[in-house]
Amino acid sequence: MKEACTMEEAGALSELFKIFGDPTRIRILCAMLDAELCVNDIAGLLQMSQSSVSHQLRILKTSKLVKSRRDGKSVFYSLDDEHVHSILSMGMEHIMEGEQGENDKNLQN
Amino acid sequence: MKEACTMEEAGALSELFKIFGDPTRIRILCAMLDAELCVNDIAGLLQMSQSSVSHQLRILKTSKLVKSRRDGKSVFYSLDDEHVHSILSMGMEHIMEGEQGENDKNLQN
DNA sequence: TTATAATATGAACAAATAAACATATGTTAA
DNA sequence: TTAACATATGTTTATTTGTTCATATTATAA
Repeated sequence: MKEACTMEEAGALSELFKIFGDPTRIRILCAMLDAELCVNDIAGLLQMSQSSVSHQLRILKTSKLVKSRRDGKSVFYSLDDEHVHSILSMGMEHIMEGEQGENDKNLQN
Repeated sequence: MKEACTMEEAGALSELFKIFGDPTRIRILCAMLDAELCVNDIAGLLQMSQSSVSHQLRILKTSKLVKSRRDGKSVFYSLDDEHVHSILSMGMEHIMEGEQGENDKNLQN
C-alpha cells in the first residue's frame, strides 16, 4: 500500500468494499465458501425471495466476486477468486479480536 | 471461516466492510497509513470541509478502525490496529489483479 | 407447440447516508 | 474573563440502495 492512495484507487477500493457491506451478500458469499450453489438453493438457505437473491447475485457477479455456470434450468454460482476468501477472513479476524464485548449489543439471544 | 456464517457474523462483517465502502473514509485511512494526522491536516490533504472529515473520523473511531489522541487544541488520529492495513492491502490486491482493464471506465484521464 | 420450472429484470418504495451548513464544545493565550 | 483556533455535532437535503412485486427470459418435458 502506498502512503496516500489516488482518487481512482480510493474509488475502486470503496466500490469493492461496498459490495461486502451488506449482510445478505455476506451470507451469500459465506454459503459459497465450500459449495457451488444455484439461486434456489441460496434462496432456501437464506430464507429470502428468489428475486432478492438474484438481484444480489447480479451485483456480486458484476463485481467479479462470483462467477456463474448454467446447467439445464439452473445457474450455479461460485466464488470467482481466492481474494474473496481472504477479505472475508481478514474481516472475521478483526471482528473476533477487537470487538468481543461489543457485539453483544447487536445480539438478542 | 466457517462454511455458513451466522446472522450475527454476517451483520458484524457487513457493518465492518460498510465502513470501508466510502471513498472519503478510504482516503482518510490511506493518509494515516504512515502518519498520525489531525483533523485540519486531513481536511487540507483531501480538500474537504472540516465538518465532513470530522463526521467521517467519528464513524471510523466508533468502528474501532481509528484511535485519537488530543494534543493541545488538536486531536491526532491514527489507525487502531494492523487489520486495517491488511484489509486495505487485500482489497488493493484484488483490484490490481482482476480489474486492470475495467477500472478505465471509472477514469477520465 | 404448450406447460412448467428456474432465473432475470424493471419499477416503485422505504431506509440509510454523505455532504453542507450552522452552531456548539473545548483548548490556549492575552 | 474574552478572543481565537480546533474540533465536534445537530439538522437538512439529495443520493444511493435493498427489498418487494410483477413480469420477462430461458430451458426442459410432455
